[in-house]
Amino acid sequence: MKAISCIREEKNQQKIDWYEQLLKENALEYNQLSSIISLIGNEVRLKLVWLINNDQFCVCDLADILQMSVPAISQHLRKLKDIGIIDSVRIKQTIFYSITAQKQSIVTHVLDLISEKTTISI
Amino acid sequence: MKAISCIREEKNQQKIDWYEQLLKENALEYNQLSSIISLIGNEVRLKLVWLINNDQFCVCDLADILQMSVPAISQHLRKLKDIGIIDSVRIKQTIFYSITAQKQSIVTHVLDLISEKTTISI
DNA sequence: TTAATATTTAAGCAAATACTTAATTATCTT
DNA sequence: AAGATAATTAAGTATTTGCTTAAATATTAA
Repeated sequence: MKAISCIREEKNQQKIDWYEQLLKENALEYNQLSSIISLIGNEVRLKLVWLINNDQFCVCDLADILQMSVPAISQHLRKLKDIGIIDSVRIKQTIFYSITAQKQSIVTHVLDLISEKTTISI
Repeated sequence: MKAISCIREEKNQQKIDWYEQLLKENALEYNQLSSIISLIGNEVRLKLVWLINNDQFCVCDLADILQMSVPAISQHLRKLKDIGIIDSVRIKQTIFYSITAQKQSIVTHVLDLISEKTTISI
């Protein structure tokens, strides 16, 4: 789909090339960040991340809290784990989840938006 | 899917009820925030929001920059507009987009994550 | 080792998503 | 009014997503 879409007088090809270049330089960042954001953007996973960030739960706790099936929750947790947002530790038969140190920062930033929701307009 | 999923000794029903209640009290916030986050979480729309936050573009500019078709971009812009993230103004035949004042805060917060990407680990 | 519990994984399916191409709308210029 | 340009909207389709149910895995305890 290589353009030819703009033929207007005011078209600023230099500006277009500049921004195209800028985005390409940060292609990896946009790709990774959008993966994480879209993953957290799911309402169920947003709640899961908030819960796990606040306390320690097993899958069945989370299923009870969100009133969803255990496999459904487990599959959401898998996605969060695959992308490195959460980690798990087994204690006997029970597996508990936590936010990884690596992703704690972005998680905190995103969750801050929830508390801001009461003060700023989202 | 109303539970019966936890039958373990350690199950803390009070804790489960507490968090279930907390989430229900903020149901609207989670719903709205996840809508916005998942929308921005799309890689193309993340770039569009970043671009529009930085400069003034028409649809064909954006299509050129992202090397996508004009209708594809237009449909992304529609979604961003529907949820109130961007607004548009027509100047002659050309329509320009901008971040709405109402959503500027959340947009800034999300875009900050991109710049942090270079300093913190996302 | 056998039964029970906690969790995950797999298979299947309905709904949502993001493109494509074609048609439509709106504006400008002559 | 007619032709050209900018953008949107619509219809169609392939892919992705998020659940369901059923089966598999792992651990514990008798």
